[in-house]
Amino acid sequence: MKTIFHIDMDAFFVSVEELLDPTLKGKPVIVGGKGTERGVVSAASYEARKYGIHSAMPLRTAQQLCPHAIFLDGHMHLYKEYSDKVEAVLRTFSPLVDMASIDEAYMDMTGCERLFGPPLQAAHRLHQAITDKTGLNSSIGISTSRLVSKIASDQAKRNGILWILPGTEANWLAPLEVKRIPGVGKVTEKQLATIGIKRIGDLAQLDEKFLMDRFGKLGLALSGKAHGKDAGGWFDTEIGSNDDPKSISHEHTFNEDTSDFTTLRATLVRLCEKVMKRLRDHGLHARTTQLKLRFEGFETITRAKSLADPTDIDRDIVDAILQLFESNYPKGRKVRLLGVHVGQFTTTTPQPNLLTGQDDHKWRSALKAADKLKDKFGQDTLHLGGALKGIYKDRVHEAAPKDPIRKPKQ
DNA sequence: TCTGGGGTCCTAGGACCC
DNA sequence: TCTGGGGTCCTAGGACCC
Repeated sequence: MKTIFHIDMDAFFVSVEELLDPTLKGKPVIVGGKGTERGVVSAASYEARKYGIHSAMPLRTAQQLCPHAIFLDGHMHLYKEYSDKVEAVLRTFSPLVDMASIDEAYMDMTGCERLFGPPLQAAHRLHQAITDKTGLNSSIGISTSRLVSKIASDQAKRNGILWILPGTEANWLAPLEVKRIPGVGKVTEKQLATIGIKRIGDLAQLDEKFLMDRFGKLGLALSGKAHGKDAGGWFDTEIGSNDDPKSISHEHTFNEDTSDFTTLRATLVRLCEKVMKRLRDHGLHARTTQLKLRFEGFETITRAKSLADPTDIDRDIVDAILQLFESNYPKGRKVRLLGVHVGQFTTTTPQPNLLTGQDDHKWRSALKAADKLKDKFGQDTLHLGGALKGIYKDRVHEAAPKDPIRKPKQ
């Protein structure tokens, strides 16, 4: 029998902002951008939530609901620092830690009784340690599975601890709405509602085979989850086996839709550079690359291409992406968003290309030097020559200083 | 109320091979 | 000549999470 903790930071981004500026406390604060901009709410203070504001809501909507709210751009690097601090505290309690996102983690606390006492006592000590070391509030769920602990930490909000005793999981879950189950969103919730399933208890009554026939793999997982088990998907994976990413991507939404070819090309090059820098930081090579185009009106397409050999060199991906772009972009059509995505990773060093006789070695050492500069002075330090003209143009003609992709580093 | 950015996983069709 | 069935890779799209 395992003892799993799920730790979830309370209003994380907003709470970090309050540490920086204590006068924000008790006020309606929204992190995500200005209330007049394109974008959505990343985090809302509890005061702001009283107005019906929640994460993923368009900023413009939030501003209508609460015109006097304080809108902040946010400081991602700072949130990451605090996230690392939290992780460090967790690791003083158990080596088996999975950061599931920037503000939540799973811990395997099985067998830690001798060190920290029974689960509830250990949780209180952990909770206090997080507050002492970071000044931040959190909520903790405890149970025998990741799934139940996750739902429990949600019910424990805010700044609380909830322990679901072994053997009582299904009973405790039964009265909760199905949308409490991670993986059940709007669509699945609606589909379940059409067959009269509203609560987790209703789901638990259903035959596993029935759910499987109706919802495929998702149905099978749902059946297990309704009984409090880590059934299928990543819930089933061991805590502490956090490996390399499976994909890396960057995308950019323009503050105003544009059909300017130079701007579009330059943006793509810069997105490629950011993606490849991170790929090299992980020591990985990518085999597939994908272009994402979102047009005026939100219609979105993706176009992918698999390369003959995995690569970690900017030029290879830039070539592929620009080729995809030029053969799929209807000239003149207004673009809302561009995205670059790489996947199918390998860690092996690719063979030198004997057929074309090209020597990647020079490129690689040049990129290495460039990466070092970027680490020191920021991503905007260096760009492929071809992008420069476009970036320059972009800066001169568009007077939107907030576009994060061309926001100069301080 | 006009919809960010970074991810994961699943499905489904077509190509291609045996 | 009017057509099987499996396996795998590739691609496009979508649900979902924070």
